[in-house]
Amino acid sequence: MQKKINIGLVEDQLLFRQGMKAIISTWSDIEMVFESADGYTVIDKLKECTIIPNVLLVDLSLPPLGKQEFSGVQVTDAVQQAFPEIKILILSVHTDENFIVQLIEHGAHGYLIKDCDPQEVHEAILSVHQKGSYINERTLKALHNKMGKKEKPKVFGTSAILLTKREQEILQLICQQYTAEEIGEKLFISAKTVDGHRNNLLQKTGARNVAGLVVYAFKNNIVEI
Amino acid sequence: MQKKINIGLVEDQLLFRQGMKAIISTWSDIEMVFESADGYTVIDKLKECTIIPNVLLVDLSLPPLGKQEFSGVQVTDAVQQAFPEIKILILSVHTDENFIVQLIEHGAHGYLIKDCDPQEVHEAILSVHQKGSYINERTLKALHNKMGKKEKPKVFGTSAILLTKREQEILQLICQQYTAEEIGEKLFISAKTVDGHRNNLLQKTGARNVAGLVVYAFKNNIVEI
DNA sequence: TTAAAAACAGGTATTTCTATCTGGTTTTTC
DNA sequence: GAAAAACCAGATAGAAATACCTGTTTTTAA
Repeated sequence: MQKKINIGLVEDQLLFRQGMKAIISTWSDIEMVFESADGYTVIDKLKECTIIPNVLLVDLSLPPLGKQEFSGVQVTDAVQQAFPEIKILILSVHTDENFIVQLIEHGAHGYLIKDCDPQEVHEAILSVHQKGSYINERTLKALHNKMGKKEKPKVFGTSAILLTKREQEILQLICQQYTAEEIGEKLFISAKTVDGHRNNLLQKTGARNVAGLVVYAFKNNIVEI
Repeated sequence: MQKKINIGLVEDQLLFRQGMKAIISTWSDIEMVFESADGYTVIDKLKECTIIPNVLLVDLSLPPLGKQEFSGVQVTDAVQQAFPEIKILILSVHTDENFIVQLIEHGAHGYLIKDCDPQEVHEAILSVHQKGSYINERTLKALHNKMGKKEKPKVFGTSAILLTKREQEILQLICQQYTAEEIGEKLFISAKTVDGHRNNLLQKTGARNVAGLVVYAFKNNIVEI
């Protein structure tokens, strides 16, 4: 008899999580050994885990505004860095090509749209575990479309962009149109410090200016639309 | 023995739908007799249905951009009109109070946030069916808060028409992190002219700075994510 | 065909942002 | 307990954005 594939589920919606558990429980070759409701504590939880999952299903839902949570992108980054042996399978409602490509570039091993057949999830898990990746027709098309176009793999693909909580906080306030001085007042720090954080943000994200920062925030779900 | 409660599920995400089915199948007093992947055909399907569900679980997910699909609100309206005897229980990821109030005002009988316990769904179905409504603490609070207040703020999406083509063009370039000078070079106009357009944009959108302009552009789909 | 709106262009002044330094303190991590 | 990372804060300087003006030309629409 073959060994079961151990999987984990990172999903903030309890209902969906429970539903997925119910579906997964019907698959005899897969066992769920880990679950997390938010991305922020995933790494910590994984470290305490006795059975490290082979595959991690990560939901890409938007985190509630104001809370300093990791987005799906950042979870991918963080898990990849801490547990490079874990394969990451993204579950998302986004059909947007930019989104898909971005995730794949960030090291995700597969991308599934939530509006898919449970059987496809099963296949994807097997494929990711055995072959190391799962690229379906839709994802492949997205990759092809985007690969031919632009050049910039630069900061995205290589270095893990992990914004600190403070940086995310300041980025959110920047998106709310506050100036450095105002942000300083809000956070009880010097405007100069805010300047410093913003410069780090520009550095980390590769943005040229605040416009770029806001775009980054949207694309990485650090702020809600 | 008591009669089972017949319920229907309107949910575009197949995975979630399957998961919910799995959860519902464990409840002996509830039977799923109807399901639909989109709101557009719900009414037609219901008319062909031999067993009309007592309760309809309606997902409030955002329809894909560009497609003119029914939203949860519109499904609520339509079902209420065609089948006034059906109780409607909304399932949503939105915790925003405006959203909740809007749905209740449109005739929904209950509102559940997706991040809730399956047991709560069970209770809600029973409550909606027996008592005609299910208002939990959170929903009630939202109702109270909003009842005393004013009308909702502005609705996005329509105001984009106020921008001229040139302004939209410049807004897009701003989102692409170009400076006024660079935009001027691209469009073969003076940087000063770009300044003027940008000032008009700030004026029209009510933004304070480029960050606000980018946020506006995203919210009004002037740029893609 | 006018009148209005949009697009164009410039001046001046101020504020904010961006780049590059420096160095200190606190917190996290091993 | 030491090292690393994050956080804090300042100086300086230049680039860019913002605010408030002034116009002219072109396009659009009544």
